[in-house]
Amino acid sequence: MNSGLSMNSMSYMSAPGMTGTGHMNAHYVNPVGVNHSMPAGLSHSPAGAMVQAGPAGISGLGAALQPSMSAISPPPYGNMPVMSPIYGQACGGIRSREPKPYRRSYTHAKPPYSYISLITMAIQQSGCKMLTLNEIYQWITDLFPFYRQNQQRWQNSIRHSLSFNDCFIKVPRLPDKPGKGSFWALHPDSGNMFENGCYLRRQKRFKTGKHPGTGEKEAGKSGSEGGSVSTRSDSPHSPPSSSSPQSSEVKVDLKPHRVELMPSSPVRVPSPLAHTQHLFSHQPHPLLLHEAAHLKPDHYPHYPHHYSFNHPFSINNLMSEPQHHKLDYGGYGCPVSGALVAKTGLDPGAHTDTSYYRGVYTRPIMNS
DNA sequence: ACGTGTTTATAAAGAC
DNA sequence: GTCTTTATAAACACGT
Repeated sequence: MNSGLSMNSMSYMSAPGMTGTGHMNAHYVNPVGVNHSMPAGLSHSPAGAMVQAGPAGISGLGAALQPSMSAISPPPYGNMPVMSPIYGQACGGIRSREPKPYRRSYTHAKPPYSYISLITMAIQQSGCKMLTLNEIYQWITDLFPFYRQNQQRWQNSIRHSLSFNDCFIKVPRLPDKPGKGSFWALHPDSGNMFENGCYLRRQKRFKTGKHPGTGEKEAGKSGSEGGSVSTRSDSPHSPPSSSSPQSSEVKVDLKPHRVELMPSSPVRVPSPLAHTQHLFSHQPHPLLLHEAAHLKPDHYPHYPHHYSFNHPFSINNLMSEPQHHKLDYGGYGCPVSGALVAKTGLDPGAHTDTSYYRGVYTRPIMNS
């Protein structure tokens, strides 16, 4: 496998669309006029401040990233732009980018990432490590022009991926924070899905422990098996163990990938997740600082966020900002998005293209 | 009405 | 060749 490695040689790295400098110095623009309106959740987020922190926002973002993300190993595909704080309204990010004219006319080929990896990247780059569906859409469209087309098609796939894959967990909004849709986060134990560097296809699909016997897809996530990556025991083709009725006593939906936060009531922490608590202890997730206020972290101490894979091709590294670690991919330098620049006014050079895709690339190994 | 979320089905490609 | 993973489509339910 390691097909991912071969992606390093993807031609798009040196695609024509790339600026000579190999940096993200093209104005990022939103050709489709991505609606930057703030998703509901954000509006009440106190954080405008946080994002406004401009520079802080950047560094803050870095801080928000896993240590490993800042650590750095060269991103395989050129640096992926780091998500601007504007994403992740949950954290109070503000999204207000002035639309700039789209200047590129190059063809937008499909990025070499699976929807799952795109979702993972989006979530991981959000300060709170959780995004709403709409934010995920926006992150993707902002970064990959390709996805500015046929939105109905891929968005349906995104929704399907979120629901279907156990690696994504749904975090409900709090009553006092109305808005459409829940937040989506990564399952705490799904962190190494792309450890092998292949973003198109995981080695194994992350599956929460499922209890065949009980039919409970998840409670299983429990403990020991929690986060276990199992070869599909419940592939879409194989009959699900059954839709198990939720235990009436628990406040946490133990279904495979859904975590229900019941703000007002204590939740029973699924053991599988519980064992990850220590992770939170030494690196409080932004969510805990911001959204947390609403989500009551106390009730959800195990919130996902510890993706500490340092593999050179790990998704984290792919998203790492490190200009100083930039390799000669001839490509994307600073990941700091133009969006951020626009938003914070930090515009480093007035030439920042958040869009990863600035040229045509050919798919690596996996030819389609 | 529309967005979101779930589920089922099918096809294709990748991995073993 | 078989199994797994991903992509896509579509139907449906539900909430805003």
